[in-house]
Amino acid sequence: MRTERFLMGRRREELSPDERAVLEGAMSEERSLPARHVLIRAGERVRHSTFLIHGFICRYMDDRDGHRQLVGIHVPGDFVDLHGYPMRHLDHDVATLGPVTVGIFPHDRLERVNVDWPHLTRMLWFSTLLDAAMHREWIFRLGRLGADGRVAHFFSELNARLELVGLSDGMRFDVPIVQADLAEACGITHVHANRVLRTLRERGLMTFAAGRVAIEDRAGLERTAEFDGDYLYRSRSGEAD
Amino acid sequence: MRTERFLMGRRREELSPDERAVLEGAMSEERSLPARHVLIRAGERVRHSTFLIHGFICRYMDDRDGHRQLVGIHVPGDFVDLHGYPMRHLDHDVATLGPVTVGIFPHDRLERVNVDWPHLTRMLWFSTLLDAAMHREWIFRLGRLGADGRVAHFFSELNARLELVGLSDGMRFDVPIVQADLAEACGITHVHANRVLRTLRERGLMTFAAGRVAIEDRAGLERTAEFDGDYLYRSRSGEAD
DNA sequence: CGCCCCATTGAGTGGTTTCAATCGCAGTGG
DNA sequence: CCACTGCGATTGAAACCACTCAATGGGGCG
Repeated sequence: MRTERFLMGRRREELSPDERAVLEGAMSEERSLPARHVLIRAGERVRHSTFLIHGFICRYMDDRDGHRQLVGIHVPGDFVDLHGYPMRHLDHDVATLGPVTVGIFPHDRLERVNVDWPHLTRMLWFSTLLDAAMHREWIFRLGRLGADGRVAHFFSELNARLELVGLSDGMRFDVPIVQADLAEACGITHVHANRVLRTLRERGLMTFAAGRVAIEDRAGLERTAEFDGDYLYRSRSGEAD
Repeated sequence: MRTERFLMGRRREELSPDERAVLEGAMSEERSLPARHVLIRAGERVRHSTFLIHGFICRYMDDRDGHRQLVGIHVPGDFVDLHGYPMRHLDHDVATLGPVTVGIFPHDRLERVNVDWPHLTRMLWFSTLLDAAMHREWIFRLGRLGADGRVAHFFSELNARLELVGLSDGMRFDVPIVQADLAEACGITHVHANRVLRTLRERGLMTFAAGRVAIEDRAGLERTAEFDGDYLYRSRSGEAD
């Protein structure tokens, strides 16, 4: 099952075995892509959606000077651009961070799911709304937090999300980004990102080096981030489903 | 038709007369609410969704000190919390700005739409994804623009959206907010919002006073905002459908 | 070895915040 | 009719956070 991690830790328990099989069957092929590879450009007509099996993918928009703003980051189990199915084209670019494996879901197959499987459709809809909830939290992060809080929030969210899909033990995980990517996600310069990381290290909250995050004081980090993971819509039971 | 403005200027032409009637029929009642009234608190179980017929509504989240961050603003024709249907509860509060009229859509009726009207369901899904696209643009606004650009962007977006539903002529419109609200949307202090408005006025771009926006130089304002309305997914034909 | 990417640090600048005070105006009650 | 009140708008001054510009160092790789 390539879609094993879909909605893992959220409400995947609501999917019947039939629905899970239908979803898996809607995937036409699997692809491997290298790091730093652009999958989709804003405005292109899209005819399939991309499910992330392994690796990390980001979405971003450029400003007038070509500076990037990340608007989302995806971890295994995420549908990266399912919104391309109802929307037909995207308002942002999509690119890999490290090397990835993705599943391709042609929109004509999703169309059949839409017609024949209303409940599964609602779960797919739900998954796109999770992205919207994370967008809102990013708005909060950028609008209300200082640089320390933003970076702490970024890593707190990533930790919680990776925990849901079994890729973080809650204290350490790998993510193939550099300080400049972090800066682009947090709306700060890469120079300042570096200083913030030092501050967080000196405060004994976390370290980040060579793509490896080690959280020393999760409660403290999440306090700095004003992080509350409710917006991730985790199922009551815990991380597994 | 209370839902007359739903998807107006976007892809409403795709809705058949039957579908429009079904949507209208899914509304159980109409309500009028006063200004500055909280409709929904984060975390509450929601059993209906709210369609905005007249007036303005905002969504927001509070930080630790109780300071607000607006994460969205809604204009007539918007489904304010349709995402509450697949999600069951919201991750943010919802409140009116000025006095409003809303339509109530019980989730059990939406459930019937979901099962029996797949294409209409996809259009409803699409409308929630428009919110997500606006969220992304707000992330860009906060992450990459300075205070002048953020305020210019806020008003440029509002102008474009109100134009789509016939509530702006492209140069002037009314919106029942004060400078403090603007500040909460743009992630700046209300003191600075005041200074930014003066700057925009002195540069001959726009004025805002007593809930009335007058755009003097739309191209200049949108340049300051780095605004490009493609993310609003306007239909090719223009504002009407 | 030399190059490039990434990380790191310093110094100076500037945009935004904070704190504080004032002003206009509309609503209220004496 | 007018003082009183409260909210929103406005302005000044000082402090601070983050940015810009600039330079250096480390590590991987051809």
